[in-house]
Amino acid sequence: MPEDERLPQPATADIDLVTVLHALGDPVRMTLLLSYADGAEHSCAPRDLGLEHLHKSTVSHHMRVLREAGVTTTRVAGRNRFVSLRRTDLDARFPGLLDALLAAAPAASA
Amino acid sequence: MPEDERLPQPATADIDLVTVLHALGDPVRMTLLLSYADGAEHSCAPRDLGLEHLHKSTVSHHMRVLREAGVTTTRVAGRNRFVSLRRTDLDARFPGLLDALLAAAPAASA
DNA sequence: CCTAGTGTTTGACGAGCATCAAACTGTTGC
DNA sequence: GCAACAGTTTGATGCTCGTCAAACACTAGG
Repeated sequence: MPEDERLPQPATADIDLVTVLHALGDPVRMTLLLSYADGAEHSCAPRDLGLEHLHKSTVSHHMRVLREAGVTTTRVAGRNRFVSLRRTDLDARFPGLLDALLAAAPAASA
Repeated sequence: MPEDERLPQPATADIDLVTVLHALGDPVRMTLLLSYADGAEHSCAPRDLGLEHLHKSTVSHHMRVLREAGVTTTRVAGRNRFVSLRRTDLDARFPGLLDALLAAAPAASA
């Protein structure tokens, strides 16, 4: 058991701003971003993400969009996948953007 | 000649983050944002915006999306419309977001 | 007036997207 | 092995979006 695999994701230098904004320009994926903002790893279960109303395949689709945009990373461990924010990579590529988004998002829904 | 009219736009408090990100999650509208980043007013002519390849009705559509999202404001003066960034409003609603976006966008296309 | 200029609106079309359901892959544990 | 589990993939459906073209509205200048 060397180390867990990761699902394919763009290199930090290849993260595209418009693609990231497009990925976050959806209420479900913004909800996911806020869930991931704690820096921890999260499973893909809709009930763990406040998305009980969505089918698991729909959630899987949204997580794929976030991962392919470079927003999240997915670690494969057995039959579970653990998703987390690529905070370091995003901060390096777009300094201040993630902080501004995370500060703005709760205010927007309040 | 009292004062020029403005096209309808959301109040500052009604600007929605996801709507803004959705508006900016398109390459054409990101180009427009960068044009507007100088703080000046711009006409709607595609050739003034580096969008010669697009039909004027398409540009008009994109500018409507930006205005309805709360990103820009449009002043009507005679047969011209002058579009500019709502920088003060955006900074008040989402502090740091616009600065981060404008800093990130050129780096992304470089 | 009449014409030219600036920009919007409408209609149409193709592409993409969000969603669900069902089938499928791989894993854990009995 | 086998059944339960976690998540993905595929197919289908309806909706949204980006684009163009043509028609329209309004203004400015002769």
